[in-house]
Amino acid sequence: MSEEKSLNFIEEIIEEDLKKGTYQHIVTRFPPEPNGYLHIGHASSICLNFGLTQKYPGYTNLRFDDTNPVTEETEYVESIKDDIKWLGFTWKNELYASDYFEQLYAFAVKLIQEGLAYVDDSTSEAIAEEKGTPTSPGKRNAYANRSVEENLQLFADMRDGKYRDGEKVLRAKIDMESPNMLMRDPILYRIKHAHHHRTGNQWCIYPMYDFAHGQSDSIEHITHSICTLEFVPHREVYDWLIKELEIYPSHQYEFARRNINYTVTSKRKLLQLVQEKFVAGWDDPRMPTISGLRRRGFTPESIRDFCDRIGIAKRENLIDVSLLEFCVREHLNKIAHRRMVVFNPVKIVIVNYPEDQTEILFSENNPENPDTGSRELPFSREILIEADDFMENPPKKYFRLAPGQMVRLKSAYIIKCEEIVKNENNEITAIHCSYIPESKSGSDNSGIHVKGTLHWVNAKDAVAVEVREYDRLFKVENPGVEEGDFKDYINPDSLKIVTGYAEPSLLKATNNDRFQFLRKGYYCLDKDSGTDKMIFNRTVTLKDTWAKEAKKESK
RNA sequence: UGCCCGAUAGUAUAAUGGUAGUACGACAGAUUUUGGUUCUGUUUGUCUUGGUUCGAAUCCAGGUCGGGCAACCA
Repeated sequence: MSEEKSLNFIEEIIEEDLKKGTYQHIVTRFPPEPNGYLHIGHASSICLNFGLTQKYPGYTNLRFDDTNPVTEETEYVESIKDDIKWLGFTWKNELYASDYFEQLYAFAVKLIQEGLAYVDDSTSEAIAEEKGTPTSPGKRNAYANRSVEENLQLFADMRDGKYRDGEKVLRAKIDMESPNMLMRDPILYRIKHAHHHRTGNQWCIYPMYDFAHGQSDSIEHITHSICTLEFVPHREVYDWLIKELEIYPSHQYEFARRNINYTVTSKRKLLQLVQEKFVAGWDDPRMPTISGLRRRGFTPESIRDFCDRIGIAKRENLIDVSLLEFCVREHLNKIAHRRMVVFNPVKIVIVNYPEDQTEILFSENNPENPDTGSRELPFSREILIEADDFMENPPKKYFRLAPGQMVRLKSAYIIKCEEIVKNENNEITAIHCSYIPESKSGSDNSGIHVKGTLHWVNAKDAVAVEVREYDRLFKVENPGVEEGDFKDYINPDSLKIVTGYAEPSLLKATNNDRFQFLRKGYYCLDKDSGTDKMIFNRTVTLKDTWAKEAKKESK
């Protein structure tokens, strides 16, 4: 049915490996450090890693890269698991780099025995100094000449807590003159007398990324270890360690991190936004975190579709957030039930409608899917419409209500504007209209055709709700690369709180419902809602071609 | 004055020596009881200079531009 989608470069590598018989099945892993919440960039990596093993035989592990006890917390572990599950993926094994601490220690001992690692007593300043610069080679110090026996003893003492933080490190003995800075005798272990979220106080030495990641991959027999481009220079260390340790040869492949405009996706920056209260928390609906997007009303389907559409490659990128918006609109259009909510009301009095009468009308829940049925709408003499939907002196091509003009009220009647009622300040207080009884939706035999259809609510039954309208968090496309502090570019108007007047059926809304407020956008109930007050988040607006047209006119 | 990546419409991504395509956007039109949706059409691109070749986005060489590398972070 659908024609074959072309492969990305990693899929090509995998198909080649499978064809050659290098592997019968593949193993990938998603390796977050539990030091923050997952964001949309991680979603890309999750979709890639888990997607690969859905497409090809194999499985994906979830492995927490928890080798730095001072930044990591169990709270983050839980949120990460929740987010992956919510996105719709299932891992084969839940693993932790900290599970391998004993094994990793044994690897280090082996390296020492081979004469490929040594304990260095230098200060971090001295080590940095001796490392040289990208353009000049480094110089090995005298500690590198220690005997195997001495190194073994010293390393054991490090583990036993005989030294303070920073007193000693274990280094690999590779090549201080390598053009690759990372190969200049990289640090393998450092001393940290700190509490670890899983191993507690069992350890006071912790492996560095370079000594933990590749080795963990190897222990798990990861076939394709996929990471982002900034790790390219680490690959040489990764391969060196696997070779010298003579362990399972996992391979690292790198792709470009996905960046999205008008936001930041760096855990450090996101943490600042939270800590300095620029947002209400990690799950603030303006945040690009998975939990923020979830609260905002995004669906897992739409996020997966987005990741799919942007694909993966090796060049830098800045993806337009409008593509994400397109994806969520497309999905929500199919599943969201329609409701009518008036935000900035003006009262309509239907002068020829009986004063004490209320009739029940019906409106479809979703025209895209007739199976979803319809809901009841009370209708009577006084209703509310959007103030924007009326103009005393309308421009050309204005299809809404204006003096003498006719419009249809969605799922109700055609009305005609007869008279504007104003107060002493010349403000409109009500609009008097007449209605055409024969034009009732579903049984219209009036023969009248109008251009405009408006949403409305019955004044008597309207329910006031709070609506939170979100805009982009930053004023500039790429706040991360702008001069100065990225927080200087925060959009002060990223949250607007307004009151909406909703049709009564919205009272039945629950947390998992998604709604389209007719002619407005997509909304969902926020967790801050209480029994006394309903709060809705605007996920995204509807496309508004009239707004664009009107803007053009005014120029 | 090093090493390593990368460069295809506005954005993202294909074409793997043989017609530069797709999606989003933009523009125009049709449909529509949402100025939504849907449908149709149009628009715009291979960083540069050479070379190899019947033929180059693709291979080679030089250049330009962008990014990364000198945490006891990951």
